Amino acid sequence: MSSVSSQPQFRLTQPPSKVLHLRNLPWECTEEELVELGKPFGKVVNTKCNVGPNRNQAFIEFSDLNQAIAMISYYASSSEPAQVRGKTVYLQYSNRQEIVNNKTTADVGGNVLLVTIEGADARLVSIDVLHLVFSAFGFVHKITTFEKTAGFQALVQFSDAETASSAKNALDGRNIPSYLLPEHLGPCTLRITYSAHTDLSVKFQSHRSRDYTNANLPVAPSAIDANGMFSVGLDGKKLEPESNVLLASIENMQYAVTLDVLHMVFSSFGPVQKIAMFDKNGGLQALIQYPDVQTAVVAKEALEGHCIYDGGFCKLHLSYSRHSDLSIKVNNDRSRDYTIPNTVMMNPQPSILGQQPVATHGPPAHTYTGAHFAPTTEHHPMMPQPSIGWATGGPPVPHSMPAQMNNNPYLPPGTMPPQMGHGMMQMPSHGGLPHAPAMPPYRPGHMQ
DNA sequence: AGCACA
Repeated sequence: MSSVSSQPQFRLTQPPSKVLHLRNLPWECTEEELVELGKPFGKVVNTKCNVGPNRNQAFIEFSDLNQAIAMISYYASSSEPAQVRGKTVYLQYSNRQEIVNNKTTADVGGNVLLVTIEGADARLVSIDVLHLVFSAFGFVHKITTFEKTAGFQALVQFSDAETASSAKNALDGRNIPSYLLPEHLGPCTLRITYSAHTDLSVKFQSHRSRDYTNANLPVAPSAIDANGMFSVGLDGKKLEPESNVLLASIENMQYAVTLDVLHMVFSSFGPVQKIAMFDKNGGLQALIQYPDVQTAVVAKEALEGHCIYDGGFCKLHLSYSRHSDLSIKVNNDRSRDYTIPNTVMMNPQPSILGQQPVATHGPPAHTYTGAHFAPTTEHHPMMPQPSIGWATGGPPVPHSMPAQMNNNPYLPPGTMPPQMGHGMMQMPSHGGLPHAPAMPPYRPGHMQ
């Protein structure tokens, strides 16, 4: 390849073009200012600002070549230089004949975001965590994930461009909160652009793609095991069948973990229907029942391996129980059925299951829509939702857990939905945390 | 103060 010498970048006389190149523009010069500058000479049909390494160059395109010539000619002989905000700008014919791509997909947003997850462990970020993160901004319709040379990417579909835009603005360049990730994962940074898609095609619910608008969508054959359960993880490894009931075992239990503590912790992700605590192998275990599998999945994703209290105390290990409906015979300090109205603490309920009232006031066994984590979560009267953050042992606070995803970790304090403004939760009516360390007031989560 | 975007 011989060097190209016939196209010097700068020459004294350039062939006229209806596109003018402007330089030495003030910081963040707007399109409007460019239009104002060119308007006296003709019709400005296109502009492009913030061009060049210093973002202080721009182009304006006239509808007609003569208009561009008029502008150049005027300032060539004018005693007053062209100015924007009092700053002299230099103009000349551009070496191109038209402005291209002034409005690209990077500028005009749609309702679908292209998300690149960066980081050594990016591929280990589950679609459920992504769903959790993006649901903080509105109902997520669909998510697809895929591997490209750019790395691990996802398309996230919202209802509208406004919601997508708010998510992009809040999340672009941020890390996924570490408390949403398995403990051993390194930081995972989100890079977000707009996708040209408007409606993703999701054929199956799988570990790679989800359609949250269609509960009846078949589960991908590859993700179904012999029991018909959803059982394949992101990397294809077998998982235990998902269940609406979680089995929690608590390691390093330096503090008493009460029923109320568990209820508060697990209520952050959706209504807790029942809890049963018992001792096993010298440690404490608990079964926590949600109305649906999806809520349990989200809770497990978020809580697995995390400690209820700072300092490594009361570390939670979660697995899916084989149960789907716990039989709570007695409501006491070890077990409770929260779906029974008018439960009085410590008052044993009749042990005859058939006498338990139908939970017409209890949480509906709704299908998972993601709405639990949308900013406008409905609070069920029977299920007071804690609004404090994760309990910590007091300052210093290395990290906090989400009480619920309404506590949008990406929003600065003061922008929380009004119901999030209270520092402390409304405790369930049946008591506080007699044996637990003091609960600090809610702190909005933070990104590292 | 000196030419974008894919």
